[in-house]
Amino acid sequence: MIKLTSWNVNSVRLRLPQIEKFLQETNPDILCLQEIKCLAEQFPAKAFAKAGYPHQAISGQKGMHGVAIVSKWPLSEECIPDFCPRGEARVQSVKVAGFTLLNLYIPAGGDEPDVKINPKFAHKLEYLNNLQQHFTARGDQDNALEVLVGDLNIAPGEFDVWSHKQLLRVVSHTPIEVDALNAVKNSFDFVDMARVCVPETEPLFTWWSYRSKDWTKNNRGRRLDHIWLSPSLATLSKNPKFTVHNDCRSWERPSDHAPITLEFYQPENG
DNA sequence: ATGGCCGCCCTAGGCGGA
Repeated sequence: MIKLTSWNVNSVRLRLPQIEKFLQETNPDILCLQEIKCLAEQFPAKAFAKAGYPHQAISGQKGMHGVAIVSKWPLSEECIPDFCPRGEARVQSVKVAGFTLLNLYIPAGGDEPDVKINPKFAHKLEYLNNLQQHFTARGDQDNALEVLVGDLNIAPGEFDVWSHKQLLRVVSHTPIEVDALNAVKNSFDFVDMARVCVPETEPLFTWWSYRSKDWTKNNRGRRLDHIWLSPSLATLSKNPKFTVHNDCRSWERPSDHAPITLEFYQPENG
């Protein structure tokens, strides 16, 4: 089994102490980060190496967005198309431990779920469409050992938000986004591992707004972060285990996202 | 919905997040 974590940390430099604590407690093999909010040269590479994660791939930009993968096992960076029409640092791909790993930070999409008046929403849908085109064009999902993770900024299911009814017109849960995300998922027959491990009707969230004084009080969360396996890898993973580390949301100076971890079949040792 | 927050940036209000 391999242990893989995905976490939107909302600034890797500011959040480093919390990330180090998490790594000590949870000890994943691979950690995928989103919103590192720094250039590659500003990434705290030495701290991660010291924590046991010397193998690193970083796609950064100044002050915003940015993704990184740190690993106990050697990794090699893969070329991946830039799905972002604005050229922002939102995707990276590596080969590690016998599979291909795609780490994504999909655009949030602004406030109004209307492409005619909100360019950010149009950007989000364009990004999703580019992703779907990519997987449709590949068409080799039968044998691919592939993992897709990240902050996808969409809560697809009725029980992936605190109130389906109240969020139907709120960006992250609108039918147009959910359809676009499902099209990406179906284009490669990806398997949503959270819902393999946790029943569809059980509320499951990974993000809680900073604006609420006490996130535990009403538990008004959304499941925006995801770990998907290609069908072959999902079939090989007999007893997968999925965890939302929501205790991290209560730590001092938390990210608004909780880390999520999947333990699953490992094709080969690093 | 998030009302009342957070983190970034050529340090201060504007932008982006979701």
